[in-house]
Amino acid sequence: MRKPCCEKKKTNKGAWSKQEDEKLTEFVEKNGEGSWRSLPLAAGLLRCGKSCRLRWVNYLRPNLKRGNFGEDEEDLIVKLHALLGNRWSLIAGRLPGRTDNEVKNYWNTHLRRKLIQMGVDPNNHRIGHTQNIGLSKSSFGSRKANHPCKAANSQGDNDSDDHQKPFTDSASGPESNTSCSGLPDLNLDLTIGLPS
DNA sequence: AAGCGTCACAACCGCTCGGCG
DNA sequence: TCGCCGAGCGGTTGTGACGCT
Repeated sequence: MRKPCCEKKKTNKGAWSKQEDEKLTEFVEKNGEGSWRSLPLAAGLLRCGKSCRLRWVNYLRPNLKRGNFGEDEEDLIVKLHALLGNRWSLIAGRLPGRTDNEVKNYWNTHLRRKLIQMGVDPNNHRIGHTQNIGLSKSSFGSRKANHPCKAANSQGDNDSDDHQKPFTDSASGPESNTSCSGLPDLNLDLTIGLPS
């Protein structure tokens, strides 16, 4: 069994208080990010290091854009998800001011449903039925993406084959002249940048 | 007004990866 | 080369807010 990350020591759980936020912010601004494991002790926080990191990254970090996602952001998330699958950190890396947790939540609560409503399978971005999908929003119609880059992902967690046909199949289809993504209109520079 | 169901989001959990001795 | 440890990631859960009956 794996040992818990915060064994023994009693740590707070649940929502962060204002004081905790202040302590964490002050400490990180002073000492920089990193050494999350030892940070709680140094900052005088009764929190697990993981929890501190998450709180900072997702909520306290400066330059975070909070609030609703714009249409362009939604569009980009859908495209990137078609390309990258559930690699939220990579997707978030392309959205300045957004965090992986935020993108993940937004996907699960809004975009997934939206795609389903449009008749697009959110898992593989393929049109499920011959249904008129009113893709009013610019280029939501990224068909047959099939998460090609997931092939590189050795974890292969959700290849529950039913909904994920082999990539080779779709690649040999009529759209096989597009990029590996099946997203002809995409010109995304996917070099991985440092998180902002 | 109360009860119930659903939604949205913050936070947690457990796994994997990569660096280091 | 191997094992340990910390950091990071993605899936899942908890809970408060909101809407409907």
